[in-house]
Amino acid sequence: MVIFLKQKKRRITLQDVAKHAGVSTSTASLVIRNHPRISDATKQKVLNSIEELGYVYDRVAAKLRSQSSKIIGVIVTDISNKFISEFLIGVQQTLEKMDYTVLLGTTFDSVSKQERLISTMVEHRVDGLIINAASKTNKSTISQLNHLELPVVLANREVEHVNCDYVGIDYIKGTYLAVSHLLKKGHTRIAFLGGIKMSSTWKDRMKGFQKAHDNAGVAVDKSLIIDGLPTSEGGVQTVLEVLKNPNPPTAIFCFSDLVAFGVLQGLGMQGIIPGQDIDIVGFDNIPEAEIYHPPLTTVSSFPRTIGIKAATILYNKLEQDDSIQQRIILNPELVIRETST
Amino acid sequence: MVIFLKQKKRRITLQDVAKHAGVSTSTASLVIRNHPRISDATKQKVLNSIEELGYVYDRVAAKLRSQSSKIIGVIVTDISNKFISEFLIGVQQTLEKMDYTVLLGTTFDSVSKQERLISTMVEHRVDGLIINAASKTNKSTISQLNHLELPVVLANREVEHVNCDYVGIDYIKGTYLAVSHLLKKGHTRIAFLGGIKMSSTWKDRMKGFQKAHDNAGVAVDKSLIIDGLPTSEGGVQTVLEVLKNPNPPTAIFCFSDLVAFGVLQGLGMQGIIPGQDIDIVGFDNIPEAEIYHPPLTTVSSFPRTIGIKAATILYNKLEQDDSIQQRIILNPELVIRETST
DNA sequence: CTGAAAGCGCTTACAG
DNA sequence: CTGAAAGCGCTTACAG
Repeated sequence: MVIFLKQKKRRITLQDVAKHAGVSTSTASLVIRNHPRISDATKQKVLNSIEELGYVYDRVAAKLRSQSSKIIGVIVTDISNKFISEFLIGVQQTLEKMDYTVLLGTTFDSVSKQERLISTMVEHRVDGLIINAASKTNKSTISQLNHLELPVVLANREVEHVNCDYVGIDYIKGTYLAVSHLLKKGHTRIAFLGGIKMSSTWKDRMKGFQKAHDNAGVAVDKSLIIDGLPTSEGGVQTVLEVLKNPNPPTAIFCFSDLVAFGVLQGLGMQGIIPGQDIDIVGFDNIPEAEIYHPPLTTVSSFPRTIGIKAATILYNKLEQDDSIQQRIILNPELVIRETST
Repeated sequence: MVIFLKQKKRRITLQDVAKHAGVSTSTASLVIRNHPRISDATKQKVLNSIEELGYVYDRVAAKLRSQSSKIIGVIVTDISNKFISEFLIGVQQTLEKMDYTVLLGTTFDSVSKQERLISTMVEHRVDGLIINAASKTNKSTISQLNHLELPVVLANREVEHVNCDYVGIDYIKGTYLAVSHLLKKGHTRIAFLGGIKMSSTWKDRMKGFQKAHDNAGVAVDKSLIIDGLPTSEGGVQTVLEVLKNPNPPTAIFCFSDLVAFGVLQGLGMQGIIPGQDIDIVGFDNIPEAEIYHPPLTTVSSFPRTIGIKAATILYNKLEQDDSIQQRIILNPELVIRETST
């Protein structure tokens, strides 16, 4: 009697399949990977055996041998932020088509968490990384990856003085568009609320803010610039603070739509009506901006497209040895709605 | 002269570390995994060598040998949905603490995409799966995983007639609370808008909807029940349709907050003022519900807690062989705001 | 507490 | 177009 009881099920391997189909293991391996060199008859035999034995391909063994994991690490600051989740959808949809899977990490803007996530992902032998870097990311974090010769694409936030592909939008231009729109409407006291001063995304917006003012011959009042969390809480806090100014602003440029929602809430608490008493512009054009009441004037930043581009660049680096470094900067668009008509 | 040029860098292995430290490979392996059996002196020697050689642990090799990947597959319907992204944060934070990493897949509610994602994840030898199943998920999808003896936890949506751990909230009770609140206010014509009829989440809400009516002795008018996409677009569509009813509703229960935002938008288009002309209740209590204008009455569904619980159950199944099947149903809470005061 | 050896399940040259 | 054999870098019994 053969003893089956309690015997741990042995995994069906490619060898079993090959034996069952009456071919060599290497042939079976080629069939699995759809190699053109195999005759249709052989292919069919192997596929039948796979079906019959219930064989499950083992990518772990494959990646140990072939040194390619078909996994891409994606590190973001916060998935509950709509801009980021839209970006992630773009990344995922693109990679999926190319048979890559996403290993996800969230840093909540913590540099130490980011370091830990990156090393875990390297240990898992990801084929490449797409990083939406934390605000205070050190350039050494990225240069270490370059040293390991691991392809990396930065997205949304640039890390200064670093040698790396990058996809993002032109925050300077976007802010310039938004602030110029307010200046054209006759505003001369425009606040800039929310966002973290250390981040490249804040600095870029500041440049656009300044440039629009310079162009219009209007001086920037530094007391109207208050940084804070890039969330709706940050919006509430900063707007309440700026309203205490003896000479308060007549318009507000917000770091993001999320911040703008907080700003609108803060204004509501003070009985100030946006679009009437004060003009508000956001940044990102997340779907909620349109259905918010009142609908928010904002700058479109196409996060999904950024995700698609980032994934495509990485893919080209992996499969086509496309080593030319790229910097793709998408053009933003101003969308005028009721908060600043 | 030694030829270094163009020579592909050989990977530093644990053997190199062991040789460098003057110990055996097995000892080095134990040091890496923090085995208590190793003396402090030996440990220090090995750690120094790791540092010096710049050794990177290879989890791929480790998992081929040890049959444990330290990767959990997480499959969700849509990360850009706030409920889902909050859920994911809960899952991620919990797993990360336990040294597991998340392989992410998004189905967009497509069953075939879900099937493909699951098999890719199985090929990557995930240690377990957390699945926020697509609406029309077939029970065979889950039973196949049970057959592979892969631990699975379902979250948010139950798959009928299936043998599996589950974490979700009590949608029946949540809807009962919301609809009873409207009935107590004297409404007798309450619409139920949005959500897909096939899904367990819709069916449960329907049960709660019916039960609240039965309790109040009010008949349900089927012409006020219109299903649709669980998005704000779905909300706009279904509210415009229900308003065409010769005898329109005086209150609306929405499948989710997202649907409610669409409903509010649709009402705005018709000049109907929520909280005044008509009462609205949502479901989920996403952060935007509070800062929306007007703030939305809704049911709190604690997605982050669901994520934490799901990850914890899975962890216990993996590490403690905790094979008792669990069904955790969280209690929802009604949050009354301006759309129904 | 440590060492020598086998093996996880593939892919990859190489030879035919 | 196919086969036999080595090897990816770990962990795991087993022996000491």
